This record gives sequence, C-alpha cells and structure tokens, in this order.
Amino acid sequence: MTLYDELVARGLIAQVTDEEEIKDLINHGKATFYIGFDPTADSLHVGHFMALNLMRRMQKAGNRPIALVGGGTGMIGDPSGRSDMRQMMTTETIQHNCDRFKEQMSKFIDFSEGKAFMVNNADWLLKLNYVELLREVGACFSVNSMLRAECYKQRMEKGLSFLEFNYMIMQSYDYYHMYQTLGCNLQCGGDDQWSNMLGGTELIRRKLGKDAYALTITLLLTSEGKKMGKTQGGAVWLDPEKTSPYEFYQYWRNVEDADVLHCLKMLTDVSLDEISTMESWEGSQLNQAKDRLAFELTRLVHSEEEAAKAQETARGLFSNGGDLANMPTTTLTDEDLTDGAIGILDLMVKCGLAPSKKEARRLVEQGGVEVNGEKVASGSVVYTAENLAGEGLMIKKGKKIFHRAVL
RNA sequence: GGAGGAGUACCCAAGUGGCCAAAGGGGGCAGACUGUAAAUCUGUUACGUUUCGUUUCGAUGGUUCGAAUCCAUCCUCCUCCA
Repeated sequence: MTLYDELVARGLIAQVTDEEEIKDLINHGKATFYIGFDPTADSLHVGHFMALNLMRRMQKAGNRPIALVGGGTGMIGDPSGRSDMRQMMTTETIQHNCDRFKEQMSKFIDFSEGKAFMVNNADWLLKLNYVELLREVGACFSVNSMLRAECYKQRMEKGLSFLEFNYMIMQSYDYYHMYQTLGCNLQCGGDDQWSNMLGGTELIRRKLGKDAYALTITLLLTSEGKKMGKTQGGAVWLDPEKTSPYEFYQYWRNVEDADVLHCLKMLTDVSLDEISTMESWEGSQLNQAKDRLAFELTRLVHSEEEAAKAQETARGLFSNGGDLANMPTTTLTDEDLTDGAIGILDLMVKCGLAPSKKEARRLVEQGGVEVNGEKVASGSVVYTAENLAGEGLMIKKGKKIFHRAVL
C-alpha cells in the first residue's frame, strides 16, 4: 500500500489540490512540505498531534518536512477565535516556545542533516515593508474571492478586522517565500486552513507561474462534532510536565465508544487489518480497543516505558492488582502544614483537585471524595504529618481521578 | 464625523430601585445506574473562618437608607448614514 493510499484509508486526508500530482510527490519522496504552528504556548498539544504524525509518516517515506513556527504572526497575535485581548508576545517568549516546539517535534521528526527544517516566519515577515508588499503581492489577491472564502464568510456577520483579513496574505506569503528559498512544493495543514492554503498556491502560480500543492488533514472531531484534545482544564499537552503520561493515557482511555476506531485509524500506527477486526466489537469489548489506543498514543508521544507504567497504574486503580506507583503525586512541604497537619480542603486545593476550598467543600459534601478508600465525611477532616509519611494518602476525586499526596 | 443599539457569571440569555450571588438553557463537576463508554435521572456550579460574612452585572465617579437596575464621564462592540 502506498503512503498516499494509506493516508486516505486512515481518513487523514480531507482535501487536496491535485490528487495525481500529490500522490506522485509523496509516494516517491519528492515532496518538501511545510506545516505551520503558532507558538502561542510553550508546548504542543493534541491538536498538533495529527500534523506531527503526518510529518512523521511523510518523512519516513523520504519526504522533507519543514516545521514553520509562526513567530511573525505571533508578534501580532493570532486573530482567529474571539479573544478580546490579544497577548503581545515578546521575542523571548516566542523564541522560548519555538525551542520547546523543536524539542518536542524531535520525537517525531528527524531534524538531522537537512532531513527536515525548522524555520520561523518572523525571519522574513517582520522585514516586510508595507508598500513594497502591496506592490509585490497585493495585485495577486482578489478581495472578491477572498471574501468568498469559507473562513471569512463566517466572520462577515460577526465582524472581521483588517488584521484578520490579512492573515491569509501572510500565510500565502510564507508559502511563496519557502517555495523559492527551500523548494517547498506542498503545504499541509488542518482542514480549517484550506482557503488560506489555496491563497498560497494561487500566489505562487501568479507570481512565478509554477504549480505548488496543498493538502489538508481531516480535523479530529468527536462523534458530537467537537474538537478532540480539550478538557475542562484546557488542552491535553504533549509536554509531560504539563500533562503527565498517566493523565494523557487516561484521556484516550476515556474516549467515547463511537470515537475509538476513528482515533486508532487516524492517530496510531496500528495496522488497518488489525483495526478492521475491532470493527465487530461491541459493548464492553470496546474497552480493549480503548486500552490499545491509550497505550499506543502514550508510547508515541512519551515512550514505551511511560506507556507501560501508565497502563499498569490504570489497571491497578481500576481493576485491582496493579502497581500504583505511577499515579500523579503531589509532594507537600512542611510549609503546607499548620501545626503539623492539613485539612482535607486545603489538601485538595494543593493537589490541584479543586480550584478553591469552596469547590473542595462541595465535592466532599456531595460524597465525591475518598481518601485511602474511605469516603471523606466532612470538610473538617484533618490529616497529620504521620498520615502523609511513607506511602502518603491516596485521594480519589469522583470516579476516576486519583492522586497521591506525600510529605 | 452623524444617528441608533448593546455590554450580566465558563458560554448564550432573563432581570430595568429593595424579595438579586442574580431566572432559564448549554457546558462543567459530583451522586445513582454502568463497561474507566453513551444515554437517563438527581444535586451542584463567585470566594471565605458557611444558620454568617466578603467581592461581583464593561470602567470610574455620583444620586439614594438601599443600585445589575437611576445620573455623568469614559472604554469596547454592532447596525444604519457619510
């Protein structure tokens, strides 16, 4: 099975500009392709994972990936969404984020010896001169057709600032620039980027009379049409400091029945044959598929070892007889104690199990908190330094959130 | 630049002097039921030293015994005109 066919079979490809050409390019390792990432945080998250995965697969087949970080667009602030206050990021922050990105990407992509590039669009976008830019590329964009683009259409009702309107031009310019400097001939991105990406291919055609291609990745949505990788606490991060391997594992272990196979196909390397045997599974049997999904993804993002540990811990907590060593743990210091003791409410806040004592109290009152297997009866329960010594306390919040507190 | 309209909690949205920590819906969290799933039902959803107190209705001042609600100024957004 060729790379392209595999991508299609896994449902990863949403739209392409020229199927035959792209097939030829990527199947034969002739593509130099780029995917853009906005350095708005100091870690990549699950939303980026699809893109990383695609880059990894493509690189394996001999294609050359370019990871583009949006340092230039980041200077202005990503106008998408409805953020009231765009945070102006400092050059240092952007640089810091870029470094972290590269570190994380290195797990998926081999950056050695020209096998892949990492570039920052700040390097060329910030130097642009307004009038020069207008003269250079302004004539190549038709406002009429831009307004017809899906991404703007939706914004027409709510209002669209000139800044946002220019986003497509910036992105198109990126492609145009890299086409010339790095020989980039394919742009990949989320399906929501389709019209921006077409802007780039169009610009290259008009300016240079050359063909460049674009391919979009299917957005990973739940069966209810929501973006995957979001929890109440925000994104599911790839950085183990921000989302521990155990939590990461749990996120996937808890996906809905309807989404498991879909995720296995799109995100993991589990063979299509194997996945097809799971298609007949029903009911609780699907738990095996979820187990597999969680393990595979944790392995890809963290390591085989971490994946095994997370699985062990999960089995220990949910079906007994496993090793509990790896559950998320908070280590308290003497300063956290008052007279050598700490109340359950403070303890929960310290462990990040509740955002406020009020919330912690509510959880206790509703019977949602257990410590060492015993339901906590009231918010006034206090634990001493002795309780916290050694193995510490195992706090259970709700049905599936476990946390250890030690001194 | 002119005329009008709007800004309420995580989101949408009621409330137009005291009974408002603020209806209703969505979302979240917890309980029951389950398969670490979904659906359903119940409770809950500003903060705290919790029969009470403190801070909240774009911002700042003011009127009043009392303001989300009235007045002034400012900020932001939308619609129409230019």
